[in-house]
Amino acid sequence: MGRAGHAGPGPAGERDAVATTIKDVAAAAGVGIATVSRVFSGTGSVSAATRERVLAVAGDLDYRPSAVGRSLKTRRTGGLGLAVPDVSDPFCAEVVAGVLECARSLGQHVLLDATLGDPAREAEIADRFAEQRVDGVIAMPSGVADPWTGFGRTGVPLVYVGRVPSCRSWAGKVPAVLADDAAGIRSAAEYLVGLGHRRIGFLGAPAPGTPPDVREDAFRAALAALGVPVDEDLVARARPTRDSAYAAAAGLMQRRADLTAVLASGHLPGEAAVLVARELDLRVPADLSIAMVDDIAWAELADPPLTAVNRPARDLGYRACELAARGTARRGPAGPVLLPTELIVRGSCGPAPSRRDRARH
Amino acid sequence: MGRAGHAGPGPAGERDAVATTIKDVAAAAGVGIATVSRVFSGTGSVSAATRERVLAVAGDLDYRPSAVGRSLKTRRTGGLGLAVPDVSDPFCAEVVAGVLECARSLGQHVLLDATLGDPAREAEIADRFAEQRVDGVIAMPSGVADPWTGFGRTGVPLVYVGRVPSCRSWAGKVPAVLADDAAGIRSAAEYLVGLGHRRIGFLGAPAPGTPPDVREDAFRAALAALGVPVDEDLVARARPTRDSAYAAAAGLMQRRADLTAVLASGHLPGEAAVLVARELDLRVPADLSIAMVDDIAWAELADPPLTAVNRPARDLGYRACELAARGTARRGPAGPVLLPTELIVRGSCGPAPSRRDRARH
DNA sequence: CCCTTTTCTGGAAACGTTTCCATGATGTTC
DNA sequence: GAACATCATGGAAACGTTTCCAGAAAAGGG
Repeated sequence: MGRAGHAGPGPAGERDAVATTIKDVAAAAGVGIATVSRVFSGTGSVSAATRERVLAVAGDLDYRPSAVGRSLKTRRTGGLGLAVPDVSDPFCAEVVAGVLECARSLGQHVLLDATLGDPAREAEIADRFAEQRVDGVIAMPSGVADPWTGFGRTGVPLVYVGRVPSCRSWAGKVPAVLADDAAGIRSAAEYLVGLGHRRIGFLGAPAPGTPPDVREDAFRAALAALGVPVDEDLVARARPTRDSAYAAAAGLMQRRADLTAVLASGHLPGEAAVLVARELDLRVPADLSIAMVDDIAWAELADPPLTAVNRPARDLGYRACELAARGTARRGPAGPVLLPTELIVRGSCGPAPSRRDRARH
Repeated sequence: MGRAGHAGPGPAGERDAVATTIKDVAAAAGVGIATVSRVFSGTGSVSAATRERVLAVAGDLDYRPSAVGRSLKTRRTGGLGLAVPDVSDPFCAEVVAGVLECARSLGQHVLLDATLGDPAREAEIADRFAEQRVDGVIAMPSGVADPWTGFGRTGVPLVYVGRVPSCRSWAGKVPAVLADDAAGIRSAAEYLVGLGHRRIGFLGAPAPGTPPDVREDAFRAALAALGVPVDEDLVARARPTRDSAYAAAAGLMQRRADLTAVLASGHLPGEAAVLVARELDLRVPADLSIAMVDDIAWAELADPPLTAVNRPARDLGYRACELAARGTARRGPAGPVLLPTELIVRGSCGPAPSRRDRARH
């Protein structure tokens, strides 16, 4: 009541403004709605004079074609669903940025949601995307289970980015854009071994399912290839939270005071390693070398700056979006796209201290 | 042609699967579409038996109501538009996370896009949101101009978050959720002055429009209130990019070797200050104290850990989303919501070095 | 057992587009 | 100048929902 009764002196009629539709424009311009549609969708032919008039009228009426009406008819919404575990994680954020960039260049828009690593939430989000009839889905799966495959079946292109579900059922049936994590870990491991390190701690992801995680595998393989025995006691695992990472790092580094280097499989364990080293009064890199995966902003700000394996997060997002939007996704299995990583050497790794050096300190 | 001719042995009919509609369900369940609609929308009354049957059939057919059809009829899409300058900026990312959290709890979804500080892009995004008929818009405006106000006029709730356009035309007509930047800056300034600092550098934002920026004003006001003369030469400005921030910081700190503290108005200038101090071989905090606005992850990782003013980014996003979704936004002017900041004291600020100390070094 | 109320149900009309089709008006070609 | 191709245009039928309305069935009251 309040609103309706009060509509008097508003400057430009605006109260509960119902958006102007194609009919209004047609009426005002004295043409049929089909003509207005043709003007705005660019299809068909319209005489220059008519086009002018329609555009003018549309401008006056502040007409904007409704994507809802259009989508209903054309069966394309122009939207892409994007689900990542956590938008405030720098890696995820960069992936999102890449997707946005590509989506924009393709004229698509993006529905974003965060899974927070919760399978239930993941399923809800997938449901919502389906209901919204997105044209494609890009997902960074967080866990083992996989609520996403439904899309493939309904003909909506689905692309994994940055990670694939760890359940075996996946088997490359869904296209994916990944960083070459194995190569990244290998390069870091080789670098550390090259500096003389033999007792290298590894801070990895938990392995809830059967397969122990790509990076952990890669770490073992790299050491083995270099003839360095793998000490299982030096492999620690943590969930992707600050607390869990810190606990794992602290546990490992206190238990094994003899290790000379730590390789963190992500920026969270990397951060934890730095903090624990500081807590334990270890000088980096004199007492302990630290390297991590993910070359994020603070790597350069830490003191000393951290040696890191860069994953091309932005490109991952961009490429994934291309696949999802183009629908190229559906052509054959094709296997995952692997993007190269790069070892960025900074000051956090040094030669392995000899036993005497360590004892003296 | 290829596709149509080849549809033979697919396992479960899936080829170019047209989504099942309410009609299919109605037909298969032997009821009218109105009944199916009632079952799914929860409105009206349906006998238990019928509901069962409909749900069963819908399950078999993997039916999902189309949000497009629904939106057309109900004139609500359930979507919120969110535009931020850069998703990979930690502050923005946190705001986005807050919005997502709130949106989820309200059953809305989020269309995200990045403006990159480009007014043209901002306008395009606003256009797209309008076309998509979002139910509300949340914008972190980047510049002076303001492509957003159009929404207010069309009855779509619009809320600014984190920042308001610097053009004067704004005048509080649009609701906003902001951090109390002035108070934040003041607390940091008071803290530094309390430590004995008198020559404090300020790294701020550029002032392209008339008003010089809230934080810069607050800085001046705080110093004045404490009886410290403001030296205009100590106020440097930069655009919100790494390069610009670095240049500004380097310029200021080289030009004025006598300054004893730097207050950075954001994490980018903060980062720049840390790097320049390192470059110039200044010990923090012995030679130079550094404090910044934005308590982001690396503040704790820097060495020494950085004293920072925390802005409740996540809450900003959450509150803004509430306003935008609830439409509470439209009730009166109400002025911006100000959320409190907090000074997090860490190790990067110390007592001002006496002149002798500095000379000796 | 009839009348009234309540509960269920289906038909049909929107909602704002696109697009097929038919029609009339122009141009073009010999 | 007749036959024909081309262009410009409007009417109408989708697209997948919700929701009003009216009718049918069930329930309740005397």
